Amino acid sequence: MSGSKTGPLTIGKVARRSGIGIETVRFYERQGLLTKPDRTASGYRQFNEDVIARLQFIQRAKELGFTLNQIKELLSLRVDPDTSCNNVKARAEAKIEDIADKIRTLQRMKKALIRLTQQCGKRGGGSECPILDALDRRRHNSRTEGEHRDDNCHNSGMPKMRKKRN
Amino acid sequence: MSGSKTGPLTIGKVARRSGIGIETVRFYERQGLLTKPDRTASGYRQFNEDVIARLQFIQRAKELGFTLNQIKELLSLRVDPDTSCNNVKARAEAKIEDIADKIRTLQRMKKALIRLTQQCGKRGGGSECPILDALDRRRHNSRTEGEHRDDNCHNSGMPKMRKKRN
DNA sequence: CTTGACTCTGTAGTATGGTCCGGGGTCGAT
DNA sequence: ATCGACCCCGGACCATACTACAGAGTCAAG
Repeated sequence: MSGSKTGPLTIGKVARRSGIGIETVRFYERQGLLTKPDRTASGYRQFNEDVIARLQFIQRAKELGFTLNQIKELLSLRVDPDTSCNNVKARAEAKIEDIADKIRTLQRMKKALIRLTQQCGKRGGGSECPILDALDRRRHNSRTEGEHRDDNCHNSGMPKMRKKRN
Repeated sequence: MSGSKTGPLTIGKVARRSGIGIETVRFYERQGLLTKPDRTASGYRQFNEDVIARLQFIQRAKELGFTLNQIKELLSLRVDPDTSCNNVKARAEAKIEDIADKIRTLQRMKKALIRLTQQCGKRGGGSECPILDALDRRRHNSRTEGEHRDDNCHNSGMPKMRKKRN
């Protein structure tokens, strides 16, 4: 250790070291993404070192499409006396599935882009919009027309609907 | 083939089949994410089938943290007469890097969560916030205190700054 | 003890990405 | 012809995630 003369972590230092604006740090605190820091007698915030990793995590997670609320949940996933193991485990497993899904889609997108750069060398005229292939990987949906799992079917007990035009 | 009686794709059908609101489809059109559809004599939009894949791609990409503008770029990555191969290739490669980076971070997050579910069985009291480990993978930054690549150093030719307190 | 960098709170404004009318025209079954 | 489902457009409104003041107090070097 021997933290040099780092001194207490004021909000300004936290902001500079994490690369996030002061206002934003305060904002995250208000939103409950940061645990309320201690205060000096005069009201200045005193953060612990770990808030910096937390802020960086938040940044990264945002780039990955998580909302602040989802990030809050991710950050609250921990095993502690107040939370049952099974509870945490279930929530974590749901997140893992989410994430695995994102990874799969990203990998397909990446593959599609790589294919694009490769076909680049040879004759022009590949797919019209190659990246869309990223989501195809077989159109086994079948449900391409007729009934799309909603209204207009089996209207039971309704006054007298005239029939949807579509 | 033999498109059944699907009829021309009105905005309502597009919306239902892609699971996106009508207003949102119009919004994406305004934002230039969809090519302007043909119109009937009376002004009704007539979409082609492929707009549905496009809309689903947009949805998915949004969940992955891409902004509408980034998505527009992704959709415009194609090899055609108007765009030089090298141009496309360079842009695509940049995207590939972005994506690879996202994948790496997601994989670390996933790993951290898996570790969490595992340590769940055994003794309580693991890391305080396990998911943060997802970003650590060694703190080789060194730059943990002192000078953070900005102001206050080497003030050359300035009137007489009194020195930043921090 | 002055001064300037820094902090506080609270409120307002911005950008992005939709979402919701209202007023009006269109289409097709009855 | 009429009625209800659909469509059009323009503009207002909303949630999320910041970002920017304003006004006032704090801290420490000079």
